[in-house]
Amino acid sequence: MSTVWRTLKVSVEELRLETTLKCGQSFRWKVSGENEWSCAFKGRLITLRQTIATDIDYRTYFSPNVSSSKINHELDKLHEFLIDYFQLNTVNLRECYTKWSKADKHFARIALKFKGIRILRQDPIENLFCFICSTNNNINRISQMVEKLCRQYGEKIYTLNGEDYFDFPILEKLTSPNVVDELRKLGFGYRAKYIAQTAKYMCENFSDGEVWLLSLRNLSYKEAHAALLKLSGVGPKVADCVCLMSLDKHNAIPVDTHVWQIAQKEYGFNAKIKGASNSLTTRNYAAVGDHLREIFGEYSGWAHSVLFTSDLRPFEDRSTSARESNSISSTTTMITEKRQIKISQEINSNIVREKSLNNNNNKRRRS
DNA sequence: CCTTTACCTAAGCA
DNA sequence: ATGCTTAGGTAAA
Repeated sequence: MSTVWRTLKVSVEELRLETTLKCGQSFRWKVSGENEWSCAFKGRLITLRQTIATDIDYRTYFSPNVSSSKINHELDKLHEFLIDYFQLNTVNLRECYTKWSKADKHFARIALKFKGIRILRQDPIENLFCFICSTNNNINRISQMVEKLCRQYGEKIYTLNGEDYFDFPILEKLTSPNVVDELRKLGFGYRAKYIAQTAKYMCENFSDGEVWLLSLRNLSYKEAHAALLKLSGVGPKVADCVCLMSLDKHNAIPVDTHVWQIAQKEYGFNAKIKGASNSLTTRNYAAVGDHLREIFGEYSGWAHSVLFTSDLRPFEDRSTSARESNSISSTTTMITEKRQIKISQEINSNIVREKSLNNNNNKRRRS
């Protein structure tokens, strides 16, 4: 194995990996080291790290006999991929945060604690099937299910530190007649059927299902959303996730239980004030989306994602003492996660120093 | 339109 | 320990 780090030259304000990779947009990035995440895409394992407040490094892995020109070429391609994946040339997040903070008090209140949360530009196939898995489910189990899906039907790409990394499977693999049974055995529950039916539908109705899905990028938000609703296991919320996270519909707003809670708590969507019923009906779903689009404008889906993340349990604004009393966890992965969050909080408040990464300073920090 | 119910499963909690 | 609830919803009635 030979590998070198390159730099992406992006500040934490533009992109903070800890939240962006782990806030439930993508379910395949794994913690592979201190402040470091890895994931396989299209035949290549990618590792990212965010060590100090100023930049992000990336690397990938080659067999020993690969020429340096080939390595350079691949790294150039990887750089392009990352720029596209994080939409770094398209969206200036700092400007967005400024605008959104002016437009909305609640956003302004959480903005400083949740900097650098970007919407990824994901592969639509991966995005679609992951969110079919997401229904009535939690992020932890979704990630486990996606891992199983990749292990079962995806190509093994690389082994890093004893951990195997798989590509997301190609669509054809999911059309095999025994997919339902296999996924059932793997614990997918009723989602097994949705996955099989959607894969089948896409392959039977279009000459190339993947190309068809990708082509929805060229349609309007409304058209793309309507097209997705025909897929089995895809309702309004999942369709909006796919629109926002892989089809370039920047003002698509998935209204899930979290967003509905936020809408009731922060934006007056409760039965008494707005005459809304207190459940997430079709009408309320549309009303919340319209309301947030009204406030945040062109990239309202991105703003929504910051609101959503601020409401997630692992990122909640809990006090240090609450967090520590909670950290009697026994598994190493959980300790890694918590350590990750702590380090990221330091990065986020710009107080990080090389030495503070290496000690176990538990002092209270304020931002 | 709105409301209700069933649907798989595993982790968290009492 | 066994039972109950919850977790990024969707489909059918």
